[in-house]
Amino acid sequence: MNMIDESSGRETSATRAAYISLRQMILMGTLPAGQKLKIEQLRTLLDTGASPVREALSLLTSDMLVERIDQRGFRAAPASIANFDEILSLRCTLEAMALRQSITKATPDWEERLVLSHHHMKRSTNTDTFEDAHKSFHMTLLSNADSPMLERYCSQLYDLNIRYRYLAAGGDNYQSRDIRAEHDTIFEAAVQRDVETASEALLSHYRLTGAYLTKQLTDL
Amino acid sequence: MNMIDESSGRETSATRAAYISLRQMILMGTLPAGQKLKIEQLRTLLDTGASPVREALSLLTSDMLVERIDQRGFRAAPASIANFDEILSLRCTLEAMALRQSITKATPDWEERLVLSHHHMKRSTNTDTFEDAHKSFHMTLLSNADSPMLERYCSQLYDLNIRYRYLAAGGDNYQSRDIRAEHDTIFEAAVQRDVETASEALLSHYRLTGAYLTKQLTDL
DNA sequence: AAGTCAATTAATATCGATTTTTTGTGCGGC
DNA sequence: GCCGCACAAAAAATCGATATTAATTGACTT
Repeated sequence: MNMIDESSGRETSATRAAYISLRQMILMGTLPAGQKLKIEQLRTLLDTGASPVREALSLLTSDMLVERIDQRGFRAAPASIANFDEILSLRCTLEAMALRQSITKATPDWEERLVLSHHHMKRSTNTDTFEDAHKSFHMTLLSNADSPMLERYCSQLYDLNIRYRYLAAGGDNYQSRDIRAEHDTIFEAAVQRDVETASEALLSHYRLTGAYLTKQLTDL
Repeated sequence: MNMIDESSGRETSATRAAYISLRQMILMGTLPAGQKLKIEQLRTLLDTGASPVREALSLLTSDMLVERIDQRGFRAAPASIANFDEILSLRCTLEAMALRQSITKATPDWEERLVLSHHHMKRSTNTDTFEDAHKSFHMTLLSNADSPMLERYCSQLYDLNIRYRYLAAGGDNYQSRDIRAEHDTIFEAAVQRDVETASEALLSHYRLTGAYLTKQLTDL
């Protein structure tokens, strides 16, 4: 979402805290897709007031993680194969677009940030750290497109996709292929400023993961 | 936004009313881009409570019409040429994608809806009616893509674009070219299920309008 | 004259209570 | 036995008041 926050980790508002918790719970499936989200229930769960909860839910609407039904409260966004396919397809076009722009405008600074985030991702051992580093790497790839809205969409779609990973197998779907090699290919091509190779590799990366997840989700 | 509302015109919630008013005011520039949006000020302006205002603003965040600054309230989303270019560019890729899918899946039903909305648009005389019919026509073009998220993005971007039209010249920028002919071309190609021609025409339609608006906005 | 800090003011965020609206239930009527 | 209606319970929306936080002002120091 576009909640601007300059601070590091300091406790800010109750709304923000609620937003972060709820977001995490929806992404990880603690709050199952499609479930009714009752204010009172969440209020006690998060130990906070009704206003912050309400506002956090409104905010989560921006991320398409929550749906609001007028006069009838909120529910966690439903999940479906069709929705997953849609996300995949949108990601492919938008990330391809962003990556292309990013590489076209390549600067030494961006290159350095890319090297760092790639390195950081490779070093990440445990799943949690890796998850963050992975997103960071992918977003860094796109970060030079100089297009805030595009980046926001991509980030949003990335998160929606995570949700399906958790749905498919508790979030740990990385062992299935040689993900590392795929990342390396993308990384190398980006640094070489080879738009075509990089795009190809990125899309293939997503489509492979997509096919794998679709399979998982189908026989479930 | 994704506020589901099956009702026709009945008064629903205070929040919804506030949402609609504020949205209109931001789109038309009554609330200028970048302006601080104080709760109290809006509360009296709309003659409603603080909670509905707050919630409406949160909701407008989804539409990228309002920005929320943690602990510091809300402001109308800033406008800039860069932002406008971004919107235009995103619209082109996303609408091209949607139109392609829409035409590919063409059905008699869709064709009929298209005919109707096109007719309706041609008949619209006054600016206000035309505005609605115009959006309706463009959205109908994309409506057969069977991709809710994609449609949502397009609708969102359409509205953001409207805002710049108002910014440029009070909303009435239609007299400048032969818009009618452009619409006809798109329409005909769509009905003929000619993906390439339709896409070309659509993008050209947007790019021409875009160039025109950019000019207007620049010398301002 | 510029910068800093404290006190004041203004605005936001949050709470608790109240009002509406929706949802669920049981009772006749058909 | 199924539909529609009144009623009760539950939940959402809203209000009014309070607590927090940010912005502003102005005296005081350097």
